[in-house]
Amino acid sequence: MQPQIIPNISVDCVIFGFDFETKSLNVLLIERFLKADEGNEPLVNDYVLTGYHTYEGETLDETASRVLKELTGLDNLYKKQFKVFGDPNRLMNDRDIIWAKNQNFNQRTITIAYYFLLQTHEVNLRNTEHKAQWFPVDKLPALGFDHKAIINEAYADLKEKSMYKPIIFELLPDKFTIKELQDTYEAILGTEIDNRNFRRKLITKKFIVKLDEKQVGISKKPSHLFMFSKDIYQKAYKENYLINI
Amino acid sequence: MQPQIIPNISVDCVIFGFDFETKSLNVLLIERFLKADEGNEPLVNDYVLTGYHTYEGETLDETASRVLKELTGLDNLYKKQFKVFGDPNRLMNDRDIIWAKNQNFNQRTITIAYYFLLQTHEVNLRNTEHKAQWFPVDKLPALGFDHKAIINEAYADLKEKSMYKPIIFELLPDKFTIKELQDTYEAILGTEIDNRNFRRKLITKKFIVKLDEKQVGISKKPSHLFMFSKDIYQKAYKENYLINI
DNA sequence: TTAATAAGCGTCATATTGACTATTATTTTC
DNA sequence: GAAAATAATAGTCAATATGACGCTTATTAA
Repeated sequence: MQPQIIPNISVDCVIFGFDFETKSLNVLLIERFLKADEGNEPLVNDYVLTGYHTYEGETLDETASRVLKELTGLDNLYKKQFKVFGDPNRLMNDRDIIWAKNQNFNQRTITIAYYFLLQTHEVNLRNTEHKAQWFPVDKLPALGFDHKAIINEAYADLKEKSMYKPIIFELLPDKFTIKELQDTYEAILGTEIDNRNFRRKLITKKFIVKLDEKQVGISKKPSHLFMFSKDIYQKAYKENYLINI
Repeated sequence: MQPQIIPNISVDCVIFGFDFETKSLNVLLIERFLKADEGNEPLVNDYVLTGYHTYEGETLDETASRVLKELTGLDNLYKKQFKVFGDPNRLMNDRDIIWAKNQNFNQRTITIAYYFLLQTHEVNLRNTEHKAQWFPVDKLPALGFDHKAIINEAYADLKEKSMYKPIIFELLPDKFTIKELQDTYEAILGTEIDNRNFRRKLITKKFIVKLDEKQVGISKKPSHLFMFSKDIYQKAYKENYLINI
C-alpha cells in the first residue's frame, strides 16, 4: 500500500555535482515532456529539479533523501535544507499550467528546497528511469516552475558557505590534489586564484593532511594527494570565534 | 470576511532583541495558558513563539511580517527565513496534546521559521494583547511545541552569520559607540574581546563611519558615535571573494 | 636527449593580529 | 576646586598572514 502524500507540501532537490573533466559545477535535472495532440510542437519540453511530495509520517529530511536516492541511487551525501518557496503563484507560467492540468494538481504547493553535493561521476545516468542530465550551473536550460530561482538561491548559498566553511570538500574525492581543490574553488566562486599563494595558504592548515601518496596515471609531474580531516577542523574551530566582517 | 488559512502550514517568528541595559540578547515570547477545570494546577502554563497560519494568497514573507506586526506593531525589520520544522510528531508532548485538543487542531503542521532583529526598547510590551515578555536566549522558560529547538537553531544561525556578515548592525541603533558594538558581539558570540584590538580592527573599516557627535548624558568620558554604511560595505565587498575557512 | 608542462619552493614588501603600556577626557567625590 | 575614579582612545612591538611575483624540479612525450 502506497503511503499517503501531503498534497500541498513538497521537497525539491538541487543536486550539485562537480565535474573534474570540465572543471564545472553542474546541476542534475530531469526532463519534463508533454506531447501535443497532433504533430505540433510539444506542449511542454523543458527541465525540472527532482522532487516529490512528503509522505504522512515522514520527516522533510527523509523526503529529500528518498527523492535523491530514487534518482541517483545514492545515500549519505551532504544535504542542506536552504529555503522554502511558497509564493501563491509560483507554479503559474503557461507551461506549468498545462502541466498541472495534465497531472491533475491545482492546489497551492509549498516546496522545501534542499541541495546535495557530490561529484558528477558518482551518478550513473543510465540507471535512472527519468531522463536525467547534468547542466553547468551557469548554462541552465529552460526550466519549469520556479526552479531557476531555486537553483540560483541554492548556488548563492553554496558560494557563500564555501567561503567560510569547509563545505567544498563534499564536492571532492576523499583524496585530492591542491590543484583540484583550487579548481573547485575557482569554479564555485567564479574567480581566478594565484596558485602559489593558494597552495601556501591551504597547505599550512592543519586539517589539510598530506598523504604519502601521489597521483598515478598522469602525464606531467604527479602531484601529492591530500585529505581533509573533519576531526582536526572541528577541534581547532570549536572555541575559535573570529569576527570577519 | 476573514481570509482562508492553510491549516497545515504556519510561520513562527523568533524575535531577537538586544537589551543594552543588561547587554543581553533576548527573545520575545508569549504566554500559553490553559486553566484546569477545578482549582488544580493549570493544564498548560508555558511560553511559545508568536506565529500563525499562512493565508491563501499570501506569501510566507508576508505571513511573517504580519505576525510580527500584530505582536509588536513594527515593520521593516531585518527578517530571515532560516529553517523549516516539519517532523510528523513535532507537536506531540503532553502539554501540546492538551493544547491542541482545546484549540481543535490535530493535523500535522509544517512551520516555516523566521527570525527578526531589533532592540528590546523598540517594542512597547504594554500595547500587546498577548502577554509578551523578553527572555535572555540562554535563560529560556518552559516552551511549548518544538519552540526551544527553533530558537536554538535561530540563535546558531545568527551567531554564525554575525561572524562574517554585518548583520549585527540590525541589533544596534543607527548611531552607536564602538563599545556598544563590542558588547553586542560579546553577547552574541559569548566571548570576551580585547577592547583595544577590537577598536582598531573596526575603526579601520571604511564602512564604520565616525560621526561628529559624542554621547550625551553619560558620566565618564563620552564616546564618539559611529554609523554603519551599508552602501560602502556593499561596494567594497561586491567583487571581493576571499576564502576564509 | 630535449622540450614541454604542471608541481612545488622561495622572496619581499606590506598588512593584520594579539598582547600589552600609556595617555586623555570626563564626572563624581572629597 | 583638587583629586580620584573610570572609561575612551592612542600607541608599541613581535609574530603571522597576505599579495604579487620569480625560480626550480619532476615527470612524460617527442
